[in-house]
Amino acid sequence: MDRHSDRERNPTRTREAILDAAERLFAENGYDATSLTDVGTAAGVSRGTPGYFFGSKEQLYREVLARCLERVRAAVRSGRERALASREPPEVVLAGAVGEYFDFILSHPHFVKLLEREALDGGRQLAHIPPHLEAAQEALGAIVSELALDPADEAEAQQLLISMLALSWFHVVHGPTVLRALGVEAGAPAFLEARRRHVVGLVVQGLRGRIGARPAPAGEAGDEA
Amino acid sequence: MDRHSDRERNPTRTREAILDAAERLFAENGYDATSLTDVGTAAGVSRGTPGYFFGSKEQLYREVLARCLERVRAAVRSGRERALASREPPEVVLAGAVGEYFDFILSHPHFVKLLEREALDGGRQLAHIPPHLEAAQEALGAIVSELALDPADEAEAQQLLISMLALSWFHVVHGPTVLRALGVEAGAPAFLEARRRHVVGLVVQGLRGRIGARPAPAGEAGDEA
DNA sequence: TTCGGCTTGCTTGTCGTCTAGCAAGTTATG
DNA sequence: CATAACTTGCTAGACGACAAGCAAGCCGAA
Repeated sequence: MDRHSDRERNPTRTREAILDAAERLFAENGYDATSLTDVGTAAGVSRGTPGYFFGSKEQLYREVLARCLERVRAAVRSGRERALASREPPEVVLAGAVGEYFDFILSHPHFVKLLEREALDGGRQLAHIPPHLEAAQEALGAIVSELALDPADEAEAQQLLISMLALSWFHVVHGPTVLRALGVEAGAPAFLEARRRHVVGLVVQGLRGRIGARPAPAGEAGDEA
Repeated sequence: MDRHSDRERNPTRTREAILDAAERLFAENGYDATSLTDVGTAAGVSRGTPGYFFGSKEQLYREVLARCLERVRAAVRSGRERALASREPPEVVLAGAVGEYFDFILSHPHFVKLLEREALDGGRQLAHIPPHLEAAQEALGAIVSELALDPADEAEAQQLLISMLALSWFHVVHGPTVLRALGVEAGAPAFLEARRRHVVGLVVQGLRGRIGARPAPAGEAGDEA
């Protein structure tokens, strides 16, 4: 198999390489600023190959987006199952979930940037990927209803979920602008650790006393896991 | 003088019209997706005029950005002065500031989107607008140090400031993606009001008990600058 | 040889920039 | 005043630099 290792033909491998390259370039430089020639070069194929495999630039972009969302959906689902199995009180579950989400976002900057660009473009392509969109809605909605034991609190739980996303995303996107203006190095481990603690603390504090986390066990969960 | 009112030549008026049109188009569609022809059309001039006034597309973009930042700087500065004059305790000042900032962001979506796009582009153009960048840093840094009466709390106050920005921005940007996926209409007054309350509450709760709203050093001055 | 992965040449269209030029003042000079 | 010389706001044509997509062809494996 390795006799023609560099010239061997492997369509699935090529496809993946193109998707990987496109994901990186679309995320880092945006749709317009990325040419199919760039994608081909970055993937180690000729400039025509992306078009050959995906038909059009737009279709390639859609598949990149779909693959990204599929991964997120899987991560959310598995995280939710882990949380359900843990049988901890809501506050502890929330602290763990927020921390995990924070880390996930941090380690998937491409996803954040792609979605950010999509949002700025009015979510036009995202709207054409219905299954994943609804999957996200379902998964996230489930978390919401899980934390909001009293249905009356559902709106507030939704607010908390949005806040969790906002707090976990911001520093990934705004390193070069806001954080830089504040004199913060967005990638510095010390900052990220402090930010993680801060975000988890804020969200947990937001749950406490706001959502009817039934007084139940007077046990006080000091810090997150 | 008003006999040729519509055909009158007015360079400053034209300049402003071009800047207004460019701000809207750059914010809504992005740099690459906006042609100078688009800008000219939207401003009611020919496609050559933007180039005539601003030399290049990049320079036009920079001036749009600079004008935006200048406005924000002015708003932050006036808000800070109002807060200082109010002589309220830090918690009340913070609640007012967060609410005001929330409203400001909501009523200036162009600013948010421009900065968001800048961030995704690595802040390349923003870095070339030094005075405003440093002005923002100075103004924001001042707020931080105002709330962090004990210097040891400065890092935590900075985190809180970042959170305030994150919480106030997110729903402006992610209406078409995240909020839509959650079934929320991002522009609905009911949602925005709830979000405002939630954000202000979260940040104030974050200040409370976290930053040394110091038990006042001996002399209970109540509230001093 | 055949078939599918992959490349290369070409077409068509768009964008930014440059530049010549027109028209509506403005200033200098009689 | 008047009129010629000059400036300035603004337009429109031309050009070069790519981009995306298509189609014809090359080449490696079955």
